[in-house]
Amino acid sequence: MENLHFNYALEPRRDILCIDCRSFYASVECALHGWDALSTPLVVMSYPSDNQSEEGSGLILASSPEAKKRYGITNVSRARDLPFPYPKELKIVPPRMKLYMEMNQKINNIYKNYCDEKNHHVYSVDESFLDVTDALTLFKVKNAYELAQIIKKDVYEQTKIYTAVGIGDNPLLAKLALDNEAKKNHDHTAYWQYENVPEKIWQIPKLTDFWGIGRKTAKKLNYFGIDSVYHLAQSNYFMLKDRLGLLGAQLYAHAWGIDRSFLGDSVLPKSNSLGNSQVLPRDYTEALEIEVLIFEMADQIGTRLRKKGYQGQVFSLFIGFSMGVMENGRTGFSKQERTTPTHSSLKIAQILLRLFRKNYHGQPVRQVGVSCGDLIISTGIQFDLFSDPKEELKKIELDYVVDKIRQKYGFKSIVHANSLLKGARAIERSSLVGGHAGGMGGLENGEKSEKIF
DNA sequence: TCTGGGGTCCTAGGACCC
DNA sequence: TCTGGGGTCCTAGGACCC
Repeated sequence: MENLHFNYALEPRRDILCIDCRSFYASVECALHGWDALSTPLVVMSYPSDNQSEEGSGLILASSPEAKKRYGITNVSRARDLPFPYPKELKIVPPRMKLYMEMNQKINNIYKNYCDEKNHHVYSVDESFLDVTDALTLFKVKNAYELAQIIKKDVYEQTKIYTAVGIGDNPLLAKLALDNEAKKNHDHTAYWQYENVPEKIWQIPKLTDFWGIGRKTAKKLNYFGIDSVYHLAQSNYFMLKDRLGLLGAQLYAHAWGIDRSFLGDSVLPKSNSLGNSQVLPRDYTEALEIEVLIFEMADQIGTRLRKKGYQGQVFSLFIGFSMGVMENGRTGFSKQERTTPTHSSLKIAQILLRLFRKNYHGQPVRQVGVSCGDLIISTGIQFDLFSDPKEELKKIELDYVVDKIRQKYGFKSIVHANSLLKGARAIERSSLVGGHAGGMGGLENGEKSEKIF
């Protein structure tokens, strides 16, 4: 059977760094306490906001290398996985999400000294890509490896955060080098080029260690007789494409280290949806309670949209039933509705409540999610044919007044009467950032803590 | 998985249009 | 309308990542 072959001479060859802040949240905590990030056993643990959940339900968001070594903790494990009673030397601290986000910004500002905007891409709160191809001569270094050491040192000196760096001919190789080798190397750096594909990529032991392959995809591949990255590379492109579509084609290319994207390309899409979801502290069985929640979450989405200057065009509601509850073989439902662009809290609430009432049939509920997509930059208010422009304007004005008061005096200073009802969660959750404690005491979401850094 | 939360991208099927 | 066909948009669900 015919197969697809790549010619590396024709592929892009850049110097891409993928830099990861080691045990990021834990390291930020260590840095701020003046503890050494490598030798201090520490975990960052998030407790559900209601404080009434069972013991051991705390979620470990991050652990320092020493905590991992001593207690065998993996990231995103549970309090119940820790030895009990908790060891005296183990430092357990609550998350302070705002600090981590500020530190992320500070570190990315350091990166920007080594490449321009176009060649810098923030991948997540603790990972960034840099294309430093053009920086090598500027910094008078022989190769990307040397520059990586300079950047690592720079970041450490300014922030006391240790980093790991994957370097590659393209973003994929850099990311794979980071995940599969750099973190284990003594200098926390790894350099993967096309020539190294057989001894690097093909030696990755498990399919699920490969970027883009999770549990389900690994199982599918197993079904085709593929059980390693090496086998993936030796399989047939057309067969994969035939059976797995685009994903199959992409996996085959990735197994050969092929990635034709440039960092500059990735500026376009950036955030085209935005949502919030929560697992509830107990089952909600009354429709009214759930509606209160949806109302609050609609307001949360509206507030976020207005703050960012966006309007959404598709709003969706997800309802997850309690453990074991099903309807038509499903454990919940998600429904969406398209609308004229809006960021009005009330309008969003009306849409989501309509979706809820149309589709909910009395099941006990444990999870609620709302999100909005097809975001556009807000340029004005678009009125639809059926509503009174005056009324629409009033809604928007009210939103902005509420936003302003909250900005000045905090979320709790003005809440919808609804949020005082049974089932409401907005007040408890108002200080959360990314679902976890923001950690700035009285400060509200979005405010800055200038003094800290 | 013993229900964290916020994202992105892809797919299959249906509606609708010309 | 008794098997047309291609294109686009929409929806719900799935999978993956950090």
